Amino acid sequence: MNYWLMKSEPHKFSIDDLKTSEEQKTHWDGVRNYQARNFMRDEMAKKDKVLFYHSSCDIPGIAGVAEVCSDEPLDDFTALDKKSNYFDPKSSKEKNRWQMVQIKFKKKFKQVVALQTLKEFPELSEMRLLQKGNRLSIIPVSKDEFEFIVSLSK
DNA sequence: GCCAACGTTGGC
DNA sequence: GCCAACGTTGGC
Repeated sequence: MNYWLMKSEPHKFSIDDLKTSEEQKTHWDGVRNYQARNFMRDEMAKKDKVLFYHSSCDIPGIAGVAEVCSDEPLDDFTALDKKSNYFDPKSSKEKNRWQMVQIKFKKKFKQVVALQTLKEFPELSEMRLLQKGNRLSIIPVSKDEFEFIVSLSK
């Protein structure tokens, strides 16, 4: 079992949007970074836990928990859609460069655990999220970090 | 809106 | 394979 953090801009797709989605599930489409894609394609597995992170908003931080619910990596169909912002001319139906997973809502924190709060705890000082220059939209998290952050939300 | 820290592209 | 130019991310 692995643990992850996935970033989303809440004005585009928030934890509430996930909660109210059909079956409380969503495809994580639109990732166009190879490292992030490799995590989804090669390392994420069903039942992995996900911290749902809100970025580029008033209070950036962790808004809740989700879980990987797809059995296999899925081709990202938005790469083939000419009308999509995520269209990739180098991808085709036969050979799509981009894969994604599906995630399912687990819970919404009563209060967002703010980025600012995360920075206060020495327990989390090694978190990749908090390292300088980090821009990845999908980031591995350790079990200890995951559980510590969930405990902060209570 | 600024800007640091990347990642990507493409000419050479 | 190098690297300059450009685009993007995301906190502030």
